[in-house]
Amino acid sequence: MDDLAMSRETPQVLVCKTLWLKSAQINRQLNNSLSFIHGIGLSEYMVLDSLMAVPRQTLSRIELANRIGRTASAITKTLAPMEKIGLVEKESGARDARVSLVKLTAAGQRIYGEASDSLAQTAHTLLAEFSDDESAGLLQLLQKLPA
Amino acid sequence: MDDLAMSRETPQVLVCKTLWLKSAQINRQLNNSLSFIHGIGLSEYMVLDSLMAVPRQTLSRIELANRIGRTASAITKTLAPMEKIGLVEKESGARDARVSLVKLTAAGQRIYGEASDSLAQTAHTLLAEFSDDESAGLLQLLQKLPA
DNA sequence: TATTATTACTTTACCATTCAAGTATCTGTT
DNA sequence: AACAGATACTTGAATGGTAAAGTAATAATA
Repeated sequence: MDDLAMSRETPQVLVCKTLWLKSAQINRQLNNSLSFIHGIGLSEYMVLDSLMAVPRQTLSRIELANRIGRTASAITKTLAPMEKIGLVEKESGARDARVSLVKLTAAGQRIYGEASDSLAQTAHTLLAEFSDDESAGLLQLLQKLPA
Repeated sequence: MDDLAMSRETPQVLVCKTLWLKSAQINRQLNNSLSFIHGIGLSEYMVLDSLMAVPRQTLSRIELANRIGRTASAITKTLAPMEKIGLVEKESGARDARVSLVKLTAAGQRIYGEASDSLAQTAHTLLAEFSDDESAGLLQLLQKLPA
């Protein structure tokens, strides 16, 4: 707590530090409840979520990457086991031969529904101390953060 | 966007999803600016930061782990290269022979000072769209998140 | 049309982290 | 004093991410 350190402790810096600290702990808990019960992590959940949100439940890999804020490389690696256990499947028939479309399967939809219940419950527990206004306010501020 | 998906999209769930999305992107940028210029990541910075904040700049490894919200294992692995390049050193003389105290070196303090400048600048840029009130509000809400 | 650049990936090597198991030391109870 | 936990680590295997380099297909340009 010397002067040098104090001088940098702007709200902006504190937001970054606190975000780093808290997000890790929240993500850990979310991951635990999802993986323990449903065998998927948050990333896999977000893939399912992105596909659910879209007509025909089909997206290209970079579209997926953009939506969940990860690199194309991460998507490749996340999708491999998901295909293997049949949560998603390759959809052929893209006009552009470079793109490989990913489609949600019936099994994927089922797991998504189940996992959504767990997620909702865990999220609710984690934010138990927050009023609805606070949750809404936090959401709004988080959304304002840069991509 | 079907009904099933809509019904789960409570503010709590949205907060968790958005936190997951944004925190990864913020952390990536923070890590990049720290590591490119100073050769340390955010975790290493947070270790230095924790040590700076404490009298004698000395902490045990679990104290460190608790402060930065990581496991003891992570601390062990983070600290190894930091010792090697002389940012921290082992301090002998704990009354309890199990604990191994970590002490900030002069080099560590110097790097901390330099890295703090970068961090402050990057943090400021990332939150450029935020008013001071918004930053303060976000900080307060983040701090309220469970440990 | 040939060539160059861009895009959509995949692969490789690496890094940060976790969990589970192992070791050494300390503390509390009989 | 001895033994049964608890505590403070360290180690090893696995996970989930990155960045950088490679490949194939498309788009833009000379």
